[in-house]
Amino acid sequence: MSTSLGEQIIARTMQAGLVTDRHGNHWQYHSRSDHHSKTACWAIMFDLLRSCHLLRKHAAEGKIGFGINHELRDFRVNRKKNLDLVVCVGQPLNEPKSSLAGYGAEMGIKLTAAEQRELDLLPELRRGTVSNVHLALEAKACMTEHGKARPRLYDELASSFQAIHGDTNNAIAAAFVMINTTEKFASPSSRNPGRIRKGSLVFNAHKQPEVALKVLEKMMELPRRSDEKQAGFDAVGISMIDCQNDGSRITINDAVNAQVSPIVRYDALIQRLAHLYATKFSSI
DNA sequence: GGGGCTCGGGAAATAAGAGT
DNA sequence: ACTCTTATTTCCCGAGCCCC
Repeated sequence: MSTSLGEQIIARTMQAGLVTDRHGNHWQYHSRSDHHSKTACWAIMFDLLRSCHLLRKHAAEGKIGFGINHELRDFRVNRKKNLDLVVCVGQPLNEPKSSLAGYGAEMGIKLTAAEQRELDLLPELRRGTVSNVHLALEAKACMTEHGKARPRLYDELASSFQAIHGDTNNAIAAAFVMINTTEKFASPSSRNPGRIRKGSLVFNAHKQPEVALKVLEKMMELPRRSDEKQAGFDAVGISMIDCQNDGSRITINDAVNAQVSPIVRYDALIQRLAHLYATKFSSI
């Protein structure tokens, strides 16, 4: 199997600026939209299918489905929580736009010709109905105001692995966090209200790479577990991304990514999830 | 002035209502 | 019954504000 493609797909798709606000402005990233997290989930699901033979087998046999914004119920505290991405057992929905490929097209996911060919060769994975969860992933982004976002990011992620394990004991719990590494960022809404005129964007300044690394540091404090008896995430992935949100190029920041611990890089997230899936669900 | 708590803006999703 | 419009709900995360 080749190396992962997801980060490039995320950057390329976001760069297209597919979010339109109520003033008619097009944004590459908008905090009030969930397009970026859906894009990330799609890319991760694609990479997982590419990387895990058992997942492909289960998909081909129609044993599993995927879900985006899937509701989980934590029985211990009886609260519900929506997870960004889940892989679950169950009846696939039989709708035209319900395959991973169809969903990606609908979302405007930007693939290269080579990636599209790979997607075409994969077995069809369909959106599934609510059922036994095998794997659940929560995706978060931190694009600006890094310092202020840290406590909230941490709390939201910490509550999500609890919800995953509260719903299904042996489900794989994962987190993916995108952190912006540019020194300026055009923030939609209050900092840039109304219709944007050309050249009139207001930018937030970031002290980089310090602020991005501070968020990384906080994310490294998230509980991670190596076996089911412990509490924590089974896998965490962090991607450093360059996004000024002004229409300019969006890229993966390899220099800052190199400062991320190898165990939480995007590639490691995929590898770890693929491995966990293969070992945990070999007998279904 | 740096760090962190928390409120609420606003897009998307969903539900409800209205018209054909 | 089906489509189109409008109201309601959900939920993500930016940033105001308070504290040290």
